[in-house]
Amino acid sequence: MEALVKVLKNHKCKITPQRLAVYHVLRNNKDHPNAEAIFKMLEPNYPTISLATVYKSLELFAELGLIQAINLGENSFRYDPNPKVHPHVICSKCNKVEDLPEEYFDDLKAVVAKLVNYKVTKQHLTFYGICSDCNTN
Amino acid sequence: MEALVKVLKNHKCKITPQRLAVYHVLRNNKDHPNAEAIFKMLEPNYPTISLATVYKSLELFAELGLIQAINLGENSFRYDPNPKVHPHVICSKCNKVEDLPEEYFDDLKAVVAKLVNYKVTKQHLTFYGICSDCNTN
DNA sequence: ATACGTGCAAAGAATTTGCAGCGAC
DNA sequence: GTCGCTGCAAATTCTTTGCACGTAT
Repeated sequence: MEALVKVLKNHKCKITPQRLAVYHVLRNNKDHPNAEAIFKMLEPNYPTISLATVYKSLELFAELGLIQAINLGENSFRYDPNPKVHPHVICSKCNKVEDLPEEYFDDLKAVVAKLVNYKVTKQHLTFYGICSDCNTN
Repeated sequence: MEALVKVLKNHKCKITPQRLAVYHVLRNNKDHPNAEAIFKMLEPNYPTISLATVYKSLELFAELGLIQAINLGENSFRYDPNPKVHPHVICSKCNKVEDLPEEYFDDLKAVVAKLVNYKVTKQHLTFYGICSDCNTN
């Protein structure tokens, strides 16, 4: 609840019901929703909120390092309440996105740096497969 | 030159100057261009070609397994003359995209499968950094 | 000769922007 | 009271589609 308020205050951004709502919906959701999905989740309680406001809020939070926008090769961005870049697995059947711990993949940057002589700063790792739920059904 | 002609014939698709041109421009380019860039490269020699034709050709080639569309989190798709999914490094300064050999990253699927109990089928690995050219300048 | 492909312009989808009025400070 | 924020609608950007005409087979 309160990291958001603190950070907004520090940056002299107003604390509005819409911003609180967008942040909390994302926080309490494990699916890595896109802007449209967040908008739909908010509509029942905030019938006048607009999609533009959702986008503006998400953009602000990403700038402030509170969340991150992720691109999984779909047509729209998904949003992740964890601002740290980390690997994801996406189920090709139900489209659920799960997080993976970074530490298993830390040595890859060095492998790449050696292969191509780049100063590697970031890695985006996305795995696709069938989750255990979808696999048994 | 000729894998294209053979595959088009096999699928009873017409061999048009536009299709040949789109394919060759992509083949002879190392930057992993997007549709707009391909269109611009073609314009001098094909002043009447349209962007829609470029898109339609690229879509056809991708369906036929001749090339692949890749999404690196930018606003537009890039196209890769290599149809096999493989890792990429992108230079954050000059936006050049280079290929990486898959074999160094083959064991990752098993790591993920163990971590989350997915049947992992595909991995999209993209690394970001500064290339040696940009680093020295 | 007969589809199929081209190229224009218009449609679509996701996201961004302009701006008048409102509300947090 | 001020100025940033909201929410509407319009603009933008990338991509796709519809359709009349041209062209590869």
